[in-house]
Amino acid sequence: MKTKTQDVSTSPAEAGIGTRERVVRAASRLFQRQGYEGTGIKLIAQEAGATLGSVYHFFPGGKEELAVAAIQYGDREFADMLSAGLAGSDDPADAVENCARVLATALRESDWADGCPVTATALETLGRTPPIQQACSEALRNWQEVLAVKFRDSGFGDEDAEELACTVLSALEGAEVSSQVFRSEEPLLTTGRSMAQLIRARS
Amino acid sequence: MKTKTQDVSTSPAEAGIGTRERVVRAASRLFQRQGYEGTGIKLIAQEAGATLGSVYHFFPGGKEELAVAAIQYGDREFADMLSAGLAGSDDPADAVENCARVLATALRESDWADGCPVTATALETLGRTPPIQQACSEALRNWQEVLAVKFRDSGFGDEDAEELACTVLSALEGAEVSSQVFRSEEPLLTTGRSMAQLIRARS
DNA sequence: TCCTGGATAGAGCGCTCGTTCTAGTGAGGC
DNA sequence: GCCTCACTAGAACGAGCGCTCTATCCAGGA
Repeated sequence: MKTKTQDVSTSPAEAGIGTRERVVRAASRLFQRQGYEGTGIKLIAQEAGATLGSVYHFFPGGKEELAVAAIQYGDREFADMLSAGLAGSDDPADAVENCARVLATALRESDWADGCPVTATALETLGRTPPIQQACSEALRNWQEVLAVKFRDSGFGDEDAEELACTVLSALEGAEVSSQVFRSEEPLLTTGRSMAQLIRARS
Repeated sequence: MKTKTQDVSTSPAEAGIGTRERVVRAASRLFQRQGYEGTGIKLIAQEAGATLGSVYHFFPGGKEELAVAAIQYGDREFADMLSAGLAGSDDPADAVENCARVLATALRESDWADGCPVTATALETLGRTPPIQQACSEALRNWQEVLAVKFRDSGFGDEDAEELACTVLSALEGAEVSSQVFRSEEPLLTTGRSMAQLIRARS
């Protein structure tokens, strides 16, 4: 018999965390790495150290409801990563370049597996699963706002800040995909440097 | 009985095209729109006006071999789109901005469905299906080279041209995803303008 | 002590997946 | 006329999918 109310077979870092939270985290990472369609619910349950019954207990809406929760979790996680990277410097150009470095390092350390937590799922479900698409949309909007705040705080006007945030987010997202495909930090680092130059050119 | 050697049920534009080519085109479009895992071979055959037997006749390696061919087809298709956009102007900054406009228009006209033909498949199969990942890698490299040639021809040094090409491709790829998720041309257009400014700042 | 209800557990359902297999068709060489 | 072989056609298979269902467990209230 297994231990009751808690499974020890999960990673040590996640001991003591509630089942629902473990399921969401496992789902987020798996969707990030192998997409929505490519990830089975049984695998998610297994990775979370939970059973199928528990998953459907917490997410009666099934895979779709679980995906929305996973995207929202990835949203917060990635926003924290951006904030941490941006906090590295007061100068917005340096901050963005540092941000790219942070993303590149995290990507390499995960053996190029953990890129943006929503891109894969977003592209697979575009126009076919409205709740998921909306969660992805809110995530992108959220990250863009994190960047825009930094630019406004650095003295940029509202419009400039918004445009820069849109450009920088797109560039970082695209560079992350390139880095994953090429298995190299170079696209992210190069893009980070270019974005820093663009920001200085607008100051 | 169906007509022999050719099926009329396909789109008129594809009448007279060989079965293999029709299958590759259908696969490319479906992978682009709903990803690798989310697309079944039976659906591909149906969309191509072919039968399962024909698909496995031309692609004995199954779904994986078909995906490689589809990625390579998308590679050429997207490279042509980039070239056409870049040909709009001799000035590299204007050319890139025009490129973004072309991509935005095509995206809107497909109701935000037809984005980059490899991103979705690339992210789903990363590190798990080497042949597909390599095809994706070659596609990105190819597109970057299309941009680099334009920049070199415009007077940029080899290193500058390569860095700019890397940045612009990443930015356009990321902006295309944003435009699809937001269902708006704005991310692509804004990113195009920013890239033009970056290129001018480097001239 | 018994009851209640949130949480756990996993067998089993219908279905679709990728793939295999055999049968059949017809244009072109002899 | 007939043989050959590239190609078409689709039934069938095992595996795995998302999901449902019933049974069980156990902490806390009465």
